[in-house]
Amino acid sequence: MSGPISRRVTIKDVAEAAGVGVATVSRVLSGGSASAETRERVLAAAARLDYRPSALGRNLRRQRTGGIGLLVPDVTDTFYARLVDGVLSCARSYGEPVTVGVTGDDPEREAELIGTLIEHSMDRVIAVPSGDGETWAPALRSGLNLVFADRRVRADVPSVVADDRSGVLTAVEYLVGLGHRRIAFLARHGQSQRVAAFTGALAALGLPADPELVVHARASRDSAYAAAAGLLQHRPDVTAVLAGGNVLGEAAVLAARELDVRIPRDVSLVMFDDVPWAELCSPPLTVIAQPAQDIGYRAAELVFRQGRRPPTVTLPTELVVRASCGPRR
Amino acid sequence: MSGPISRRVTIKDVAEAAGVGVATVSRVLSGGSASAETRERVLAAAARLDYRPSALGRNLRRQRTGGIGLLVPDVTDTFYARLVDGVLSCARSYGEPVTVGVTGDDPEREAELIGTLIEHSMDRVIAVPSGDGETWAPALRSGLNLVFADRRVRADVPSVVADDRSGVLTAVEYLVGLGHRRIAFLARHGQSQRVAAFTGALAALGLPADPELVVHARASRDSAYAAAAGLLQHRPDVTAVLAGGNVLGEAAVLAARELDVRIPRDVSLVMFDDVPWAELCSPPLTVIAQPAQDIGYRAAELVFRQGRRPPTVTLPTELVVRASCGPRR
DNA sequence: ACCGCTCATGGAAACGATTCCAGCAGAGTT
DNA sequence: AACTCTGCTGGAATCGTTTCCATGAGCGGT
Repeated sequence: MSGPISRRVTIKDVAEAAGVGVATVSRVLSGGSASAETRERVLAAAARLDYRPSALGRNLRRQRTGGIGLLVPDVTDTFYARLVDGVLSCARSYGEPVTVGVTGDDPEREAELIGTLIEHSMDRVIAVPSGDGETWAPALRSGLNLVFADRRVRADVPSVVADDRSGVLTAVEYLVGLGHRRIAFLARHGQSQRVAAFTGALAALGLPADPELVVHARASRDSAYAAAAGLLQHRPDVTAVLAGGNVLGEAAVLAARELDVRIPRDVSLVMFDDVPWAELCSPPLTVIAQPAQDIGYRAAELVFRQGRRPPTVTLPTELVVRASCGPRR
Repeated sequence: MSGPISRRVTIKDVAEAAGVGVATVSRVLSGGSASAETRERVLAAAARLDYRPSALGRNLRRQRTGGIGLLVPDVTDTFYARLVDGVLSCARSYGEPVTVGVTGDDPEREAELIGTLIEHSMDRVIAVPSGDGETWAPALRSGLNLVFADRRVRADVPSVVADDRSGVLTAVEYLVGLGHRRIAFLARHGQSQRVAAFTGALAALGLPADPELVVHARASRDSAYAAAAGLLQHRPDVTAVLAGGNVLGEAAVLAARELDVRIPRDVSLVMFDDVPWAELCSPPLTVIAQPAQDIGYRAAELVFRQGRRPPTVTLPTELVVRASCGPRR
């Protein structure tokens, strides 16, 4: 056959082989009008040469990269991994490649990645925003087609999020129904939505608000553990804990075990996000399931169909009762 | 300031603003030679206009996309998620974007993705290959710079893998030391390396080979569960199970629970891959830890430094003993 | 028979960068 | 003083595609 490394087959080669002009080849291949005979000749030539149009040339001309950019805090976190999977599976049906970046929940790193994105003329981006969304202002001004997932931090950007309010409310109602009065919320920094939902739920159910019962941690496992251990140690009066995410839940289980606090005898635990290990855990964890994959998929749909877009899509959550909650001790 | 959507700033604008030619701007920005005064003028103009070179233009000219492609079977699997994280973190230090694709362990889907990759002129690719590697032949011929991770299926492609042989051997030795004689291996299709290591280890330790004791499953959770349940049900004589991956291990735990087989009383379990939930599981799982993130990182290093490359990098595994193994019942 | 309309077609411009090449100025050498 | 050498500089070609526009053929209507 050909040598070990062969020059790329270009549209010019196809045109020559088919005995037509390059313009005609381009038209045929992108579904423009052409006579049946010409079309056949071009198609045959393209197939014979195994021609693949260069995305580079096309994108330069079209002034946009087909693919989409995806920024998440951490692919290692099962929740975001599923979100990524959702985006990928939607993008696949459009045949578009997805460029993934990890922000580590750090606005500075996020800004850096945004820079790379626009350098590559990515005009479609899905992101789990890290900070207050201010980082995105310049990109937005340059006409970027952006969708936020999981968090809603700007009113001018369409967002796909889980229904935090109802999720938190259901969980708190459930715990209150079991007799709990002092319920703590283990939150990651930036989960203002959920914190607000939490204090709102407490108020709605006539429980006293104690600002010290919402504990904040950074996104890392270490920080989560420290927060959970601190809470469990210094507030023996809390009888139930709501963890704002799966790493926080994991940390709570680990800390409880270390401090010899029994779940659910000593303290009840509800965790945000249903991950596979929630069922394997001892005890199996009661969770607020979020449609992580769906969030990604819907966000991708939004970014593709860029017609008039609803400002926010809210997806339902579901309380999955297992064995990590008991009556107030 | 400017309007809501502003035209992109090109090298031509910078040249004009600095009163020099485009060639000079390009040289200054890519570190070529220029007089100190010119350099300063150009840099100032570029900064003032907030100029960012278009990767599209550059790549078209250079005939290659800077970024790297990454193909994994499933981002939802913690092991691959960590591998992806490793690649991403290495790529970040080079400032290169990473395009991720999910193959679902399906050679056909893989071939499709390879097509997309070369369409986008990605000349650097890291992949966890799905089939026998035959899919890659055409891409390789076109001069693709490819590195395999986690699996080694072609001798002509540099690969980064965990030390399966020693990992399996250590685990089998450990189980045999506990008195086990009938040990089964739950394998995913395509894990021929590990299966070979397993039968090799049995032979080395003088145990009889029973081909029915290696059970195969596809990559899905359902298939894994079916395989695990089948094994546990039909072979009550096996006293220990080695699971070839974390989804297989998860399936084994679930199936055992369902069938009321106690771990480790009735059957001992060792799982490949140390995932966060292994410790949270009941009982905590003894695992063969693989340096997933490192595998990704090293693979990325290899694909960047494309100097003379060692054919295979083998990374060590470690047996982490927890509580899922006991003496033979 | 002529006009005008539609339609297929190919040449050429454009996208934004890199890089070859030639020109030119200034310094150093004989 | 002429010549060479070095080093900076800008014009122009190039990468592979899409798309604008002009051309020409075919054809139906009056």
